[in-house]
Amino acid sequence: MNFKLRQLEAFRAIAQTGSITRAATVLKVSQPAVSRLLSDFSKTVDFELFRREGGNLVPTHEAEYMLAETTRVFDSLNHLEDLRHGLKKGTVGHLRIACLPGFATTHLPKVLSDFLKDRPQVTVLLEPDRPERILEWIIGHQYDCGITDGFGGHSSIETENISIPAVCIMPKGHPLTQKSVITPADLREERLIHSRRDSAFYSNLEKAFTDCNEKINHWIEVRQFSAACTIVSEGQGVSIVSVLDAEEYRDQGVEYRPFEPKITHLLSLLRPVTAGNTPLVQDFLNLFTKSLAPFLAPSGHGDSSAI
Amino acid sequence: MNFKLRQLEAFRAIAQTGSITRAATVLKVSQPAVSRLLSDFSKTVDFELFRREGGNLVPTHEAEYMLAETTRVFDSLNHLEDLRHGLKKGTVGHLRIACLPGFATTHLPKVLSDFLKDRPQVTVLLEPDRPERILEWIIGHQYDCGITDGFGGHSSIETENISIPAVCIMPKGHPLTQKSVITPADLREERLIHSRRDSAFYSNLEKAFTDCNEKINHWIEVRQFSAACTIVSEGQGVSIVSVLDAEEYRDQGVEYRPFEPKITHLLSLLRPVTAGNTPLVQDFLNLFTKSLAPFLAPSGHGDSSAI
DNA sequence: TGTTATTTATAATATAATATTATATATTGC
DNA sequence: GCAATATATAATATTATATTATAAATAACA
Repeated sequence: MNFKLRQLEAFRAIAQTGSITRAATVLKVSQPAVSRLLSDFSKTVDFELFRREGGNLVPTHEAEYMLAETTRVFDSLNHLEDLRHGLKKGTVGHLRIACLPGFATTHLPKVLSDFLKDRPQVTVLLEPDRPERILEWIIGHQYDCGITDGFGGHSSIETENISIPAVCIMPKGHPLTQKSVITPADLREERLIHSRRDSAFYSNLEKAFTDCNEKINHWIEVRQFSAACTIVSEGQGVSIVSVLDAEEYRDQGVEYRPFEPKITHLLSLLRPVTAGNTPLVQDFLNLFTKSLAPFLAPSGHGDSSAI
Repeated sequence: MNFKLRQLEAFRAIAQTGSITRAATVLKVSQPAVSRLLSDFSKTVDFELFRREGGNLVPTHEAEYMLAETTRVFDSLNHLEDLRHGLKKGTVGHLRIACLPGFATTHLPKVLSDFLKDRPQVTVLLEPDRPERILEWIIGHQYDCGITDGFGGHSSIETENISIPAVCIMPKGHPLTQKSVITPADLREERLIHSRRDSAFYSNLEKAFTDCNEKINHWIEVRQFSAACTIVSEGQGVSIVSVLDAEEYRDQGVEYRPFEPKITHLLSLLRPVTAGNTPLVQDFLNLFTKSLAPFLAPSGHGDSSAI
């Protein structure tokens, strides 16, 4: 037994209009077409559907039951179409983001809450992990996009690299806050908190010092910028970190100033190369990129969101 | 935008089997047919539905959403088919019965409860009214069947007449209970409760007395047999009533005996002549007719359900 | 890597569903 | 019963869906 959608449409239209001719008008087809659809439908359901009453076709008792359920069929089809539309527009869906642990707490939460504000039917999974795992997961399609740093590229991953300026952070009221720009020479007597020596960012930092004929005054080595920020916020040491993290700690006892020579932290946005138009992912990455704009200006203290 | 059921079927089968070839096997069509269905469906939804992973087609994120809703479409179609089947078999539906007030409380309730026992998805509307109204309602399709008495027939009503034997009822322990058959002569000294003089049944009764050269000893005239039964159950008078009513009052202080010469009460089962196979109505009327069988035997005290 | 086996897409075409127009038949309203 | 209207049927066109045959793409593997 197999109902044809077209027959159900005709059945409904006839019941609603009370006549085959009027149903044909509603369905925008000829009267014989509807006559035929009803006749075929009648044959498959195998009981009387309408009786003549005055000039009208009145659904039988059985037909009334069928109509109620038929309505549900069309409702579910309409839902399907609404869903399709939402998915196409990116207003419905699920976004799986893999990121470095640092981003799970820094900057990204603000962007995400902004993103979800206009998208009540979108859900998000945010998974922080090590860079190598992020790559694996993107390639294996476990995640829709990734946020990592200094990524070299991969044939099945689409990458966008963004250079985030690094700044010097210091405890609030520290003597260095007198200066508007910090250089390696200024840090000669300061105990420096810096990233791990095997990181790309550390290489940049070391080169900056070397170029100025200065040497880093090693004190504490951390994996995440946020750790450096926390220590500085306790009033201990200074550090060179991404302006994103510096900004995050600005109202927690940390001040920051531009660092010269300019060095940057390379942020990488990743997504699988399949690139089947997934506007949800695209929209999110666009918003994320846009959110970085205020920090990319080579000058300024990054106080875009302050008084 | 118009989804084709066939495309949805193919979409689902591909998602379930992970391959177009296997989906074709499941759907029992050739592989190119499914390939084409998916291609067309893809075009209408306008985003990627599957990606290749190993040897398998894996639904995209968006496709997963679509699948969930697609399942609902098929569920509703299955419901519709189940409903159709139930309506066809008479296990689902609504039965509207119009009957004389007497039947609403006598005999019919037992039959109905029996009928509904096996049919949990059937509902009933029982409307007692005057005979003329019952006819109108049957003709106007407000009701699916009617139970009345002595109906002459009508071109748009299908009628089945059943003669129900009449019996003589008397209070428990009454001297007449000594007799195994009651005749008009036995009632010469008894105060008789009988139906209205304009009823067909009264004519039969009167003829029975006349044929025996007896006269009715008028006492009370009632509209319904049940009224006569009630009065007798209070210990007053005797009456000639349908065995159905007599049986109903058997455990309420009423006894009954066959009446000779035999007279009958003509019960009429009605339904609209449209006769679109409505098994629900047919089944009910069949059961009702069957329920009368024990009372139709010309002999016996009607004690089929007693010790 | 090539090479083979398997899967999917495309092309040409047949069949079934669904539409059309023209017209016969049934129903309704006097 | 007759005119007006509604529905069914017939002949036929169009579209959806199927087929077979075959090319192209992908996976499996020495």
